[in-house]
Amino acid sequence: MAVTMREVAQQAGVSVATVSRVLNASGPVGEETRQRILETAGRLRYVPNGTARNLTTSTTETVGVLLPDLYGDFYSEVIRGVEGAVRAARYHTLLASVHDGPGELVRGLRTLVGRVDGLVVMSPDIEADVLRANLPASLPVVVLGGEVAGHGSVDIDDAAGAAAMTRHLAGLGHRRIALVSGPAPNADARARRDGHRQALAEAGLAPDPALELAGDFTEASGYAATAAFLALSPRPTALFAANDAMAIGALRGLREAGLDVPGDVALAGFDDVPVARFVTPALTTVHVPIDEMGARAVASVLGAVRDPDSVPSALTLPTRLVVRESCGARS
Amino acid sequence: MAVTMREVAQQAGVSVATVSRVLNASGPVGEETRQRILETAGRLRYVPNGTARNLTTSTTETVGVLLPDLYGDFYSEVIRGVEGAVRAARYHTLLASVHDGPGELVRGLRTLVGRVDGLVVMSPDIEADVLRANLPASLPVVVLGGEVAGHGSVDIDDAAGAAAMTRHLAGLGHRRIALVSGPAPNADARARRDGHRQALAEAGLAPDPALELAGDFTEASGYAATAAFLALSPRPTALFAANDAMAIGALRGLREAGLDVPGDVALAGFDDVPVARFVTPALTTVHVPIDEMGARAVASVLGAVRDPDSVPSALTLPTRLVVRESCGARS
DNA sequence: AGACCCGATGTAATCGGTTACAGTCAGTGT
DNA sequence: ACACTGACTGTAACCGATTACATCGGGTCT
Repeated sequence: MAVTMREVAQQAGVSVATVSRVLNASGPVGEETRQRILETAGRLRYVPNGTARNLTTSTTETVGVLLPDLYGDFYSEVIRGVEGAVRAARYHTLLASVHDGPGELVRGLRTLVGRVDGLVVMSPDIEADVLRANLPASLPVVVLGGEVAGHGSVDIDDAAGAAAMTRHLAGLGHRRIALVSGPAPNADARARRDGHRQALAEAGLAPDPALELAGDFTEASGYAATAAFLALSPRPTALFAANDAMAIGALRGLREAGLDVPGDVALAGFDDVPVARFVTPALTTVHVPIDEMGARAVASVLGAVRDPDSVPSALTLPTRLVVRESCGARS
Repeated sequence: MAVTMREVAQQAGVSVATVSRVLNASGPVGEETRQRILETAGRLRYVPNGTARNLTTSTTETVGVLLPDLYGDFYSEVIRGVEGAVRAARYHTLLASVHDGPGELVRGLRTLVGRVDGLVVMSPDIEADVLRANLPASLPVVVLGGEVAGHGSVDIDDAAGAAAMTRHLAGLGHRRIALVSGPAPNADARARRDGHRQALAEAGLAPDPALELAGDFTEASGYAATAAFLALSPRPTALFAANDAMAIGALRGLREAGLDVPGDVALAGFDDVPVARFVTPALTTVHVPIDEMGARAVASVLGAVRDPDSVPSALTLPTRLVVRESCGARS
């Protein structure tokens, strides 16, 4: 249907090889011929077919990104980081997203194979076997937020970030610090909880299971957790939500209960999503360099693309404590 | 490098055609042979090459998205809308972003050609010729936020939205309403300004050029505009920023000048970005269904993919006034 | 003058699949 | 016994590019 190189060649009275040479400046061509071909291509509105080019050159100049779901600031941010790095390398981005279910992951992987030179995969629970079975061994893969044997990975130091926050709260004098944790199966949620516990121990505060409230990373669950929080006796003076969404939900819950933040309760989150600085009081949180994760993952993938023998690296990015108003440190 | 179908065929002692038939269930194959091929493919970790399949079937099941830049809530939101719709149709998304410069746009377009079945293009100023010259005539294209002859488009009704807001402010009793407008060349910015002017006229208020402050859609320019705003005499009682980013900048500026919002000045924005509901006071704004734009654009593209003879449609989505606290309507 | 080099161009193989067409073979109806 | 049918499988063309190799002609060097 679309115009092909063959048609251009015929119209210009030359062979396809010559046309190709002109278009890619890949060989000597007489100036007159060159002009004629260019003119013909323009007239016929010829645009080379990317797929065909990919096939012959067996390179796509594309990095595939597989994400579990596209909703939430988190994934937008990842995409931004990835796209920036990809574009800087003059590559392209092929995006695929999958929701729950093992079949979905496989489907997502397979649609990417052959169409990308490397892959950035982010999925709450990826197993090495699934990757192995559905990807050619030669395809560089970097896993985001988790480690998988044999592949590169970029992760954040959840435990250290959570520990820093808990240490900060303890340093402000809080002795009863409640935690709204994330969904149990989630690796990030577990690491944050562990970091929190460890910091408590270091501060000489006995971790108390009663102070660990259940949450699932949604704003609604943060709001719901305030009920449990208020039922605690004596009431903790600080509430640490394992992510910002839950912290914002909790903020609403606390406010509705007539409590002042940070006056009555110090509140902290985790992630530093964009809205964190805009809520009132501005949320003290742990900054997670999400876009940088994406960028690093891309760098790692492209490194492997260029040098297939390079050893996949496992990177752990540090987080940063962001003290704003909700914890009362500056009020 | 990767395992090909040919190798699987050899190992299984059959022809490539049979392998293809098994993998796609596209023809009768003996049960015993079938199992043998499946086993062999699994053992060799064969995964079909997407590019090659695309080439022969001349269909990619992919929708390309061309965006001007990936920063800002706006584009994230577009991507979300697009991805959701694309996934629902069991298609894939190929993302390309371009920054300024005509060469960039052309580059972006060309990387997509042949690799997608349809295209959603969003760029502040696209010209019909550029699209025509760099895309095969047969490729369905839908333009986002602007109209281009011969292509489908999805746009929002900027003028009506701005008019609604200005009408709302006038209805609250404001007689001097300042506008921080967007960059002059931007079509959205112009439409919003025009809607504003028209609503003023309808309300019997003479549009006053002195009340139109320059901005460029950035938060910084909104902040900067407050200086000009404060210099107006008599000071207007309402400030309408042509987008939320500028409104938030202005909010900061007004607060620093010791003015209360909405007590001293009613403030309104446009876009309803996610943070709009979280700033204090919550921002009154015009909701723009960004993700829906993306979804509609995809629907339009896929419609054209399925029926190449369908007439491209020009869709204009309505906006919705969102009254929160910053305009004083509810205080 | 003959060997040689180089620029300009064409021929054809190739990438990894899909698929139209053709062939084989066993079973069936007459 | 013969033509026919249909399930099963293979051969080879094709998708639209890239590119190794071959060809050809004129200019240069000795």
